[in-house]
Amino acid sequence: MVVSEKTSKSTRIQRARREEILQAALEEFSQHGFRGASINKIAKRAEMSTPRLLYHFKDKEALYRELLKSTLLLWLGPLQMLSDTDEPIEEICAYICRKLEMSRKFPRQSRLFAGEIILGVPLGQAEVFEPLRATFESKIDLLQSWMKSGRIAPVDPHHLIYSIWATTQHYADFEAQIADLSPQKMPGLYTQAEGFLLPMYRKYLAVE
Amino acid sequence: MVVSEKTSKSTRIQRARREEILQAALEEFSQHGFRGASINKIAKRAEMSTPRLLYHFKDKEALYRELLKSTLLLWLGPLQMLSDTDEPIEEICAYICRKLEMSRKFPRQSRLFAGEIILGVPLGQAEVFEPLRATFESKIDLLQSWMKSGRIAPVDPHHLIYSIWATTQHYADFEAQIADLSPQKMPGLYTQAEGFLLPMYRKYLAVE
DNA sequence: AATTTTTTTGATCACGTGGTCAGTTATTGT
DNA sequence: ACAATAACTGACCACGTGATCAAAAAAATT
Repeated sequence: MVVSEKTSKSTRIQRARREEILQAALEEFSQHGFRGASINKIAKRAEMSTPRLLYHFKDKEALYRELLKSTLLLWLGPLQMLSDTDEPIEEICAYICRKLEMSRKFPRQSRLFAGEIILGVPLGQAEVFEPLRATFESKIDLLQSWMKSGRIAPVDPHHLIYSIWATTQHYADFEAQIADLSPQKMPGLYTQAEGFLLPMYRKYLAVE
Repeated sequence: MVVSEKTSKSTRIQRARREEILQAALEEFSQHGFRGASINKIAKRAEMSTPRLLYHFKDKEALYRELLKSTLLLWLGPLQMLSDTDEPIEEICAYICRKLEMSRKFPRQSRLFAGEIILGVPLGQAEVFEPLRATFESKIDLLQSWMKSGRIAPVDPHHLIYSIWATTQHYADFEAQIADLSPQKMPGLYTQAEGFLLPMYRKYLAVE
């Protein structure tokens, strides 16, 4: 089984340049989407010529794919940390906090991810998203076990996760709208969001 | 005050062609975003030549702008219907249902709107969104009056609306992801979503 | 029926796009 | 020091983009 072909062969120069490129690519792709972004502008942002960029990534899609892969891993982190405990409600609240933290710290990654799902670039039926599916299903099981043992209220676990994703990512993805409508400036907003969301889920999931 | 310049002059041919074009444009823009969409493909989809399309809309941005304008109106409808009543919780639940219905019936419009906010096409500091702001603020006031009179629990009204937007739109905007992760097929999903969301908000907003 | 106005066409434009390639320079291992 | 390989450059290409325009066709008005 070939795991990653020739990772060992990657030079430090390769690693350095690829990092610079990915940085610039994140900026462009998250602002304009896959089709709207141009490798020329990405190259310019990374302070190099287009052929030089294409020396390190064989084409636009390969670049996007890799960026998306690492973004998915980042995105998935908080969910993977969700594990069995004797205080499941607090565990879920901690997950919500991690997701909010994610939106606050990495809004561009969040938007890249959102853009990909909304616009749906055809990536050969995206095996990129496979890890998500596996993790998701295992956490669904975990939630169901908590419900069966009566430690959290019995609600649909799928929609529970969807709603957490929706409410937390919303602050990064729709930042433009929220910034326009909120009296509060952006940083303090996340504290407010926490103050709103945690009690909501606590009440909903409380056993009694 | 010039309301709409020369609406009276619009021929039935103009109205018909513009409608065909807007239909095709919705498809393309919602799938590829503003920059990713091409007027050539929109024209092809509407079964006409590009110059013919450009005869009815002076340029790409004008077409997008108009599409976005009508979409915003559609999007805003459910919120505008929210009005004072002696059963505020049920009024809010009805609003949630309307938003879910919106996602189910007009997913492309929802995605167009989401894409616009996430990617943020520079539309001359978008006066397009002005009506949203006004409606939003008046509904915030309404919610606050309900809270002050103790008819719903005192929670942050801004975040309450954000969370409703987030959870309801999520089903349209992230349809690809949800369809991939859900055992249930799409139509039934909205019934489930309602079954999950309404109790959550009912519990959270209950006065006692 | 004649004329004016609206609508449509086909040819064409400059430009930015993603991408290639032969050749040059820098880096590396021996 | 030298050969081999990695890293980069500049010129270039075919193509799709948004958009224009003169002229033709169709419709509406008289």
